[in-house]
Amino acid sequence: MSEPTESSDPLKVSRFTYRQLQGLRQGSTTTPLRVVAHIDLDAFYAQCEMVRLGTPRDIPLAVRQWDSLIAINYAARPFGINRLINVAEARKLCPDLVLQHVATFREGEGGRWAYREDSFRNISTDKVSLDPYRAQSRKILQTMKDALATWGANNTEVEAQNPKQELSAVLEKASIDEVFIDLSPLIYRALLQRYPELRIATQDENRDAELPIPPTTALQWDTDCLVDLDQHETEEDDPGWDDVVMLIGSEIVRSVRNAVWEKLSYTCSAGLGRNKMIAKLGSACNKPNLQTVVRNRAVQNFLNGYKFTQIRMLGGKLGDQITAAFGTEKVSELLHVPLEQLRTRLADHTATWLYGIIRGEDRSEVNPRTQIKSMLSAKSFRPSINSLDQAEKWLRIFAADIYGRLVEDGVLENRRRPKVITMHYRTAQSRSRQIPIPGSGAIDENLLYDLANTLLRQVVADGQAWPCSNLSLSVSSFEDGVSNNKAIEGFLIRGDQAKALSHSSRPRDADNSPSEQASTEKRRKLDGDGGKIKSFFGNQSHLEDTSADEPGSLQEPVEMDAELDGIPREEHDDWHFAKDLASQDREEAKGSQPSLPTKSSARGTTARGRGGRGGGSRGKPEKGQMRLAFQ
DNA sequence: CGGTTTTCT
DNA sequence: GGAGAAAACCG
Repeated sequence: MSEPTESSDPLKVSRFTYRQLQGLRQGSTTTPLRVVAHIDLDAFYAQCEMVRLGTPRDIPLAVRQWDSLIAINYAARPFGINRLINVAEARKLCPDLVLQHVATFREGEGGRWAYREDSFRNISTDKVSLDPYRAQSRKILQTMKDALATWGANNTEVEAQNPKQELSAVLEKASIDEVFIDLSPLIYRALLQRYPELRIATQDENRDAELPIPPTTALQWDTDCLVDLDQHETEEDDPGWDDVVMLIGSEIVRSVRNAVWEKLSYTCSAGLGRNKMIAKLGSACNKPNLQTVVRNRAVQNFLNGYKFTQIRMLGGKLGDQITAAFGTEKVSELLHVPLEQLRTRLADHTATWLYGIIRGEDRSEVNPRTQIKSMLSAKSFRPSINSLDQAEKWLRIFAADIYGRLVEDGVLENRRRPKVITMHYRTAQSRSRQIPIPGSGAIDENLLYDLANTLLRQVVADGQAWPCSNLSLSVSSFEDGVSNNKAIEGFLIRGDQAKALSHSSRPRDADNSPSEQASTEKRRKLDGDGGKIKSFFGNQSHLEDTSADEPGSLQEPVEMDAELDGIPREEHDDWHFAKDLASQDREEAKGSQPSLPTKSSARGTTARGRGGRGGGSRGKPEKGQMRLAFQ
């Protein structure tokens, strides 16, 4: 491989092996051919409002929360508008700025949020609702999933050869407007399709043999932004397979972004690289509406341009500590510090992690997680509130808010339910209290309110209660449920068969508002709203319907004596059983190690005593939540 | 279980 | 800088 021969020389081999190629199938976190993408919606809340209002892209717009700005679109940025300034200053800088206040809940109106003309004058009675953005986020996520599922679907030849492989991309929702995607399996499939020479010799004996070299001398990077190569690397060198996989990844990401634009009118930016850290940094490089590719040969050059404090996890205390210890914030300078020296000033795994991370190494996996792990509803009081009475009013709103979100999440259908409810309470100092949510019976607004009230009493009883400057309620420790017998069967069937089933027994998505099922709303034309406003106001309410089980919401019934009010006992047990099986299923697949900079990562799995009966779910060493067969 | 840190809009 | 939110970590 050291000869200066022509690229098509059949004697020349790649520096990559079949083993590394195979790594793509299972989502190995160490193969140099891995490709991870990070996709980030541009100024997300601002775009949501632009879409909702039909505001053209070149009109400056900002999203307002009381007197502050929480999102600024790209048209407004040249005016010098940023998050730090207030509304008056923003108007001064840009008189034509469209200022849209976030939707709010209002005291006495239960769980119904609305966009109101006067919300910014009602900070004392209103509470911010981010529901509209969550709803958009769900739609975008679904669109991305669909795009990934259909990418290259016209050719199933390779799948036929590998009936056991799923070969689909893993998508992790990282926040309301960001996803990570491990494109490796999809790219593996494409590679075998496009380069039949890679198919041969996959017998186990040959795993460490080198691959043939790619049959190309130049790659067409389309509209991608390429990060410059490292010193001593040159564009004249023929591309390696690690370049080819990036190109394919880039093609996939472009099609995903295009789907989001065509179907929903949102632009996003993306980064592609060999791991999550690189991808994440990359996506922020060229905004808005562009994608950045960091090839392996460009990684060090790329990182050298950064302060390490901009790398995930190094933005806070840890970053400061490192800066202080080594007298620099620059990646390029920290690079000269040998590992042993890092060890003298930092905890052991922190040092190891840091050493790798500034060299572009990150083996954290993309978790197949698209669902939220906790829900919180909060309010800061200025001025502070001073009575139990006032606090209870907010609890009503919090309970309604969270209940509405639980409904979206599928509590009614028993798909998921939280096990714990927590209250945070701030006076001079802050306190919190949590209690279990009873595992039997339906969760409704009143139950949440009653539990919250119990917590409030506790918290008020055990310290200086007033004045209170901040109050919040959250639910967490979600447990997966199953909505019907079909789904449980789905659990019991393993491997290949489960896959076949998984597509057919898809239980309605609560992702979309019931109103817009076959949303064939394409062709947004910069102005004029093509029914977007309607679709935006999808759900809401679940307000004073504490009595009814709104039968209408269960269209496409889940064939089983619908139990809207709790799971019958025996069934509940079945459900735990199915859960454990699913757990086992997942374990066999992976040998994962997140490798994060922790002080002492003695991963809990603390088999909590928990005297009660409900907590029976025996040791489940799951980190990212498990995926239901139908999800 | 309760507090803290980090990240994001 | 503040408000609201979510996740992960720590002891």
